[in-house]
Amino acid sequence: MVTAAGREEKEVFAAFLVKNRLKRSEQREVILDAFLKSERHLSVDDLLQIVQKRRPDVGRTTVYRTLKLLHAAGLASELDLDGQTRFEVDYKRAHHDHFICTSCGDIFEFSSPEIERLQEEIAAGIGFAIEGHRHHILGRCRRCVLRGDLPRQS
Amino acid sequence: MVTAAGREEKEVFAAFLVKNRLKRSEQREVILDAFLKSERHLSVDDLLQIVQKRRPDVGRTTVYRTLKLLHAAGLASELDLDGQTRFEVDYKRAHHDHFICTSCGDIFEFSSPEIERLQEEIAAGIGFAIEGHRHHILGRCRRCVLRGDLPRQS
DNA sequence: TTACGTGCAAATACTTTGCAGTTCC
DNA sequence: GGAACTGCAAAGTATTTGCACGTAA
Repeated sequence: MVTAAGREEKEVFAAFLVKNRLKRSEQREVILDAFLKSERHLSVDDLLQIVQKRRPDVGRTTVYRTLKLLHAAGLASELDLDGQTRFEVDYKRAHHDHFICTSCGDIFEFSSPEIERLQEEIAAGIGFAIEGHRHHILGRCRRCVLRGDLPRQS
Repeated sequence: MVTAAGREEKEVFAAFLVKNRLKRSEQREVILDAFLKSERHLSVDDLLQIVQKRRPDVGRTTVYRTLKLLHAAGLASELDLDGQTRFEVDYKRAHHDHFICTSCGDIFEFSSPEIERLQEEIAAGIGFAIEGHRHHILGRCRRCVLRGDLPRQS
C-alpha cells in the first residue's frame, strides 16, 4: 500500500518520467514511497531493506538506479560519507550541511547563512564560481559526549 | 638520491618509527622524499608513479601502507574526493580547507577563522564536540571560468 | 635471530554494467 | 511491437589483507 504522504514529490517524479520518456514501474513506486517516508539519511542498503519488506524481489541494482533518477529529478540529494553514499529527500528544502557523530553515526543538519556568505566572499576573491559545497563537521554528539563514548575506530 | 628538503619532517618520521618499534626501509624513504617534494594534492597513484621512476619495484600496497604511517606520524593529511583519497603534506601547517575545480580538477586552499568560529558556535548550541571537519567548495576556478569550460560530466 | 617490511594475488566494499527475460505504453 | 525496466552475475574502482619471502636491528 502506498500512502498519500509526499504527494507533490510523487507528482514531480511522474512528470520527470514522462518528460524523459521513461516508464513507471511498481518497483520505482515502492522505492520512492519508502524513500519519502524515511526520516534518516539512508544508505542504499538501508533503503533496500525497507523496500524488500514490502517487495522482497526488488534488487539492489534497481535501488541504485532509482536513487539516481530521484537525484536527477531533483528529489534526492547525495551525501558522501567515508565511502558510502547516503541519500536524503531534498525537494523544496533549504540548503543545509551536516554534523556527523563519529561515535554513534547519527547525522544532524545545520545551516548558516553567514558561513554561506563568507564562502561566497572568499570565492569571489579568487575568481572562483561556486557550484556547490560539502561541509561536514565531525565529532561527538551531545548524547555520546554525556555518555563518555569514545570515537569509533577509523 | 634523497635531497635535504624536508629534513625536519624526515626526522619526525624517523622518531615515529623508533617510538613504535618499526623499521626504516629504502621504500619508506623514497616514498617520504617524493611526498615531501610534491606540491599537489596527490592520489596514491600519482605518488606511486613518481616513486616508481626512482624505484620501479615499489608496489602500490607499500605506498598505501606508508601513507597511512605518515598520517599516523602527523605528517600527512587525507582529503576525501569523490571516492579517491588524496594526500597532502601536513606538518606544522595551519588548518585549511579546499576549493575544488570541477572543470580542471585543480585544488586551491583557503582558510577562514570566521567560518571556524561560526562552526564552533553552532556546534556548541547543540552540545556537539567537534573533532574535525571537511569543507569542500566545488565550482570552477578563475581560469576555467574565463575559458568558458563546462563542468566535467559527473 | 626475530620481528617487521615487501610485493603479489586474493579479498573486500561499494557501485556500475552487460545481458536475457519482462513490462509498460 | 518496441523501447524501457528488472534482477542477476560479472566487471569496475579504490583499498585492505594473507602469505611467503626478504631485511633491518
